[in-house]
Amino acid sequence: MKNLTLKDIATALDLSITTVSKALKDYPDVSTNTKKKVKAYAKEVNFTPNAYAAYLRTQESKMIGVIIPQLNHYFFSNVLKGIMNAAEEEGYMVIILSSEESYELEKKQVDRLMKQNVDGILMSIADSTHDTEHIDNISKQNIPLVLFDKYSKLSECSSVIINDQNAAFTAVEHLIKSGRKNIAHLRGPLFPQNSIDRFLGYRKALEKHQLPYKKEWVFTCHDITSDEGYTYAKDILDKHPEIDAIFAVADMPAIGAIKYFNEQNISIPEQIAVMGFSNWKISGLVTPALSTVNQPGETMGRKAFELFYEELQLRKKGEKFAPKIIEVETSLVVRDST
Amino acid sequence: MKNLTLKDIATALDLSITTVSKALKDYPDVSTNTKKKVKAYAKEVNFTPNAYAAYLRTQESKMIGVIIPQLNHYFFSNVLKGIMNAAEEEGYMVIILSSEESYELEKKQVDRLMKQNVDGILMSIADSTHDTEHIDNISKQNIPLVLFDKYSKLSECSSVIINDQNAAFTAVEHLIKSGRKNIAHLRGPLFPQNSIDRFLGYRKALEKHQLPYKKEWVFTCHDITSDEGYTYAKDILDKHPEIDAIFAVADMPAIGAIKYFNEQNISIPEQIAVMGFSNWKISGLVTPALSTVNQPGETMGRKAFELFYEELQLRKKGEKFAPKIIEVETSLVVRDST
DNA sequence: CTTATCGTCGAAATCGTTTTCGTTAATCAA
DNA sequence: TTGATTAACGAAAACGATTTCGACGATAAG
Repeated sequence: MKNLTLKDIATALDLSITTVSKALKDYPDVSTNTKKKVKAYAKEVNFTPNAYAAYLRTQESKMIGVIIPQLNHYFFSNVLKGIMNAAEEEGYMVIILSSEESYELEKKQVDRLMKQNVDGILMSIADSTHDTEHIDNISKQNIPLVLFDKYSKLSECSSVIINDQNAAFTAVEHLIKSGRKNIAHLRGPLFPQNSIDRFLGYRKALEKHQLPYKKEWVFTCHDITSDEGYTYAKDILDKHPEIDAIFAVADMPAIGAIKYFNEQNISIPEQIAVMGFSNWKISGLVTPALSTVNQPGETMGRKAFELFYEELQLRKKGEKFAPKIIEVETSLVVRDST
Repeated sequence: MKNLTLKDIATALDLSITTVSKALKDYPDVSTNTKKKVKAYAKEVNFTPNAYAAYLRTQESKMIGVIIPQLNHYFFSNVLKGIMNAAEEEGYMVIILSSEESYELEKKQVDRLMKQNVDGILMSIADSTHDTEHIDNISKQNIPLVLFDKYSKLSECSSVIINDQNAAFTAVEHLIKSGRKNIAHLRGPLFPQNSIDRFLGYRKALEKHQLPYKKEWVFTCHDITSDEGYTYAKDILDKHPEIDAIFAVADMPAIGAIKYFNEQNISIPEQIAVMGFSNWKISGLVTPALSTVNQPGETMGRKAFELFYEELQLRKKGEKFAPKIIEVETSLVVRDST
């Protein structure tokens, strides 16, 4: 009961392997009649050509590799969903690897994917990644590469991103418009572009509305965890009681802050408003429900695959491909915490 | 700059392809000297044999397939982590597919993996799966199969599970010991074994402590969502005000219930206690923090891979393999909601 | 000196597909 | 009738690694 081969079909229909192969791929030098017969039989016995054998000739593995910084992560899981659905539609298998936010591991995973001869790599850069040599190597090896969410301004490749700066700006402006004047920012780590951009959006909003920017109101979350948010909330309450709103780089720190305020019986949003970023499922479930910026992960994943596929088709035709940057729309989700 | 082949090494060292291949695999009929030379050179140029070509001869793809019911799911993400880490250590690549809790899709994904010639399949059965023909087919095709978490009592294959009945029993007993007498159960769907077992554990605990079991205190969550928990919490408050504790089949419904109670200013755990199941990260972040049963996903994933690997080794030796069932330990996590 | 043994190595077949390049027979134009 | 064209099919050579089976020279045994 093992898998059938072209040979099996050939002997069954008294044809050559060549003809069977060509019939299945609609070559013009096979009669319509034989094509019909072959296709019907192939369908009947549920034949699929052996992917590994095919690779050997075509050098196409029909596999793509995806590297994300964290596996257990609402946003990235959504991106994966988008990638996997789009990939399946085009007959691609997906190999998922995680860099665990580690630069070293990220390099290793890139290497594993190249050794596996994937047809393309989609990845989101780890927070700790500070140089892009391993990434540029991918392009040098002539493998299509698409970055998403965490991208690099240095690398010449397609990317699917959101406009972090604008999104952050809108979020902070919403806080301002609801009367907040002393807005703190729980920012992300220093390397990632999106963490930088969200910080810049925060500053821009303050600037536009002539609110003071104070260094000591910016707290850096290195791991973007709820624990960090919890700790900084305590700091804020203890040392900066004048703060009346928090804009966090992500939902997790925001939720950690909410947890601390709840424990201290600080009323949200009356005494202090909290704004997250990403719209994780959990943000609708905490009390009070968290206002945040919706980041459409699934769409981003699908677009990323499409960019890869587009590039691959052009390469096959021998045409040049100019890297594209796709910006996906975000939206403000106002709930009870602001 | 494409990938090197055995041939490249052979010509570089003035040896035959055969000798190079054998040297790398430590065949006894290659001199220690040549082995050293070949290995050194292979390392220098960072050579890895082409996996697809190797497959053609050995029929081993060095890939395993994993099917989970949901991608965006804290517990399953943890399982994946365990699987992927263990797989990497043995040089295996992992192809992850999701059944989206759909029986039809599950069948399709099994088919995709078999066509891909994976060396083994690890899977968790979808809630809607009601027959196991597609699963039994895997074993019939002689592909090692390991089930985890959602398993089937009908299929003859290895499984990694927890003792759902005992775990549920302990959780409910904890509610009873803290003085609760009218305990409701938000149960899971009807097919999955673990949903059944948790329900049985609930009943057993009531029985042991001579508390009445009431049908109308059991509510079925078909999709195991927070929305269902939210809705049932309203039902409970409106129609069964005597209920003083809820044991939910999973964390999500429990959190939905907490949300509703918070909105209604029902104090937890004073007026009503809430117990979840699984220990998702979120359960420590809601207010009040949710008591729950810890389900060690990563360990389960690792064990699942190990079972697969064990079976594969025995099969290669031509020995028989008797399916094993591994039970992983759970633990009660008491927080503020009980 | 002949035969057997051993230690090293390679030629070649194989896995299943793809694709180039013939080959054959039938058809057409002249 | 002859030569050229076309339609339909197959033989065979890749792809890259693995593995069986010899081959060869050198040594040991008789």
